[in-house]
Amino acid sequence: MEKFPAPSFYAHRHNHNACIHSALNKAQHICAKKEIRFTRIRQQTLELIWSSHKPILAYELLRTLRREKHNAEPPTVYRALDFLLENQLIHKIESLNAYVGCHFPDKDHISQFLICTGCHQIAELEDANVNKVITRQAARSGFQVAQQTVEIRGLCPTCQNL
Amino acid sequence: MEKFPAPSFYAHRHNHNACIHSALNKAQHICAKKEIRFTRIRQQTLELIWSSHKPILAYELLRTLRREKHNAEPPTVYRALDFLLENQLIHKIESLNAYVGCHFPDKDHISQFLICTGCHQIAELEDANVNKVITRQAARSGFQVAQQTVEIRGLCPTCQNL
DNA sequence: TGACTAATTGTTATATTATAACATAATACT
DNA sequence: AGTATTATGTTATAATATAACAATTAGTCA
Ligand SMILES: [Zn+2]
Ligand SMILES: [Zn+2]
Ligand SMILES: [Zn+2]
Ligand SMILES: [Zn+2]
Repeated sequence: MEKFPAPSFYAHRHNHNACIHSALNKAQHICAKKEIRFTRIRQQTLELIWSSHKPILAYELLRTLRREKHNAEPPTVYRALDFLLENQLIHKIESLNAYVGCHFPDKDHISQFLICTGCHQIAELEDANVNKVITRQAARSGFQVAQQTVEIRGLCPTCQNL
Repeated sequence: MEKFPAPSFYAHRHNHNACIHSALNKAQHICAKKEIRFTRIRQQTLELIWSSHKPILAYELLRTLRREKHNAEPPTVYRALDFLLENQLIHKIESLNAYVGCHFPDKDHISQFLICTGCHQIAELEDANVNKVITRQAARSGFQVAQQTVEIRGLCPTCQNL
């Protein structure tokens, strides 16, 4: 495997419009395939979540959504979030009560999050080793793993040099 | 290492008073050593948190605390929680917004939590392998780890057989 | 097409989790 | 005792999330 920083931490220099469009396109296809409805509100919400690689709070989302959709209320946002979460188009960062776009929406996966406390950006890893060790060590306690929350705080490559 | 379930999952059959007293005693000593004040409110709060191996919500804590302390208000609880968290006497389970007693308060440690979705009990692991793999895989992205949240949901040995 | 059904969104209210701000009290230090 | 520091009391409010029911929209099919 390559030893370059995960793509997300290139965010300073990359063409982020490509990220957004790619995410929306993938979502479009996934929903079509699953025959579920990727409505306007859901699209707008996903697009806002992808507006950066930083996790976004539900009420930030609401404030922004209201610029286009004057009558938006909390349930509007939470329903869209629920839909996007259920379909693995986004993830919730539990330790921040915030939401980020999923980098592998077309793939069943177990991910880990690197959260930079410098620039507040997030990278999503999908590391088989981490998953394997967790599952194995839990099994040593006789525990059967169903789901994992792995959120790692620290400094991204860029922020280490600041 | 032994391959028995972690102590916490013995909760059905164990002498839980021993857990409570041990936790309070350790806390007492740790606070004395650090020359920080283990006040009545902090003791009561820690004792309530240790009343089971299930994570407890801040407002549950408040309701219970009020039985002894009629004028308790949210800041009372949150201040006690802050103190206990800062001194590693308890942990917050981020995915539940709930709090559990720490099993290794006298030791600097990085822990992982096994959360049983059957009986809602929690076990705290302090597994060097998990920590090591996470740190190593993060480093492959150039990421410097400062802190970890690892919360694993699934079924404990007992609940697998129900 | 138009009636029927299911899914989505609108709307109001409220529950739950957590903190701000300032007053008072208890403790530690000289 | 007098002062500084830490802890607690008290009131208000911020931030996160859901319940409940009404209205609308989209899909189904006679
Ligand atoms: Zn991007
Ligand atoms: Zn950074
Ligand atoms: Zn611990
Ligand atoms: Zn169990």
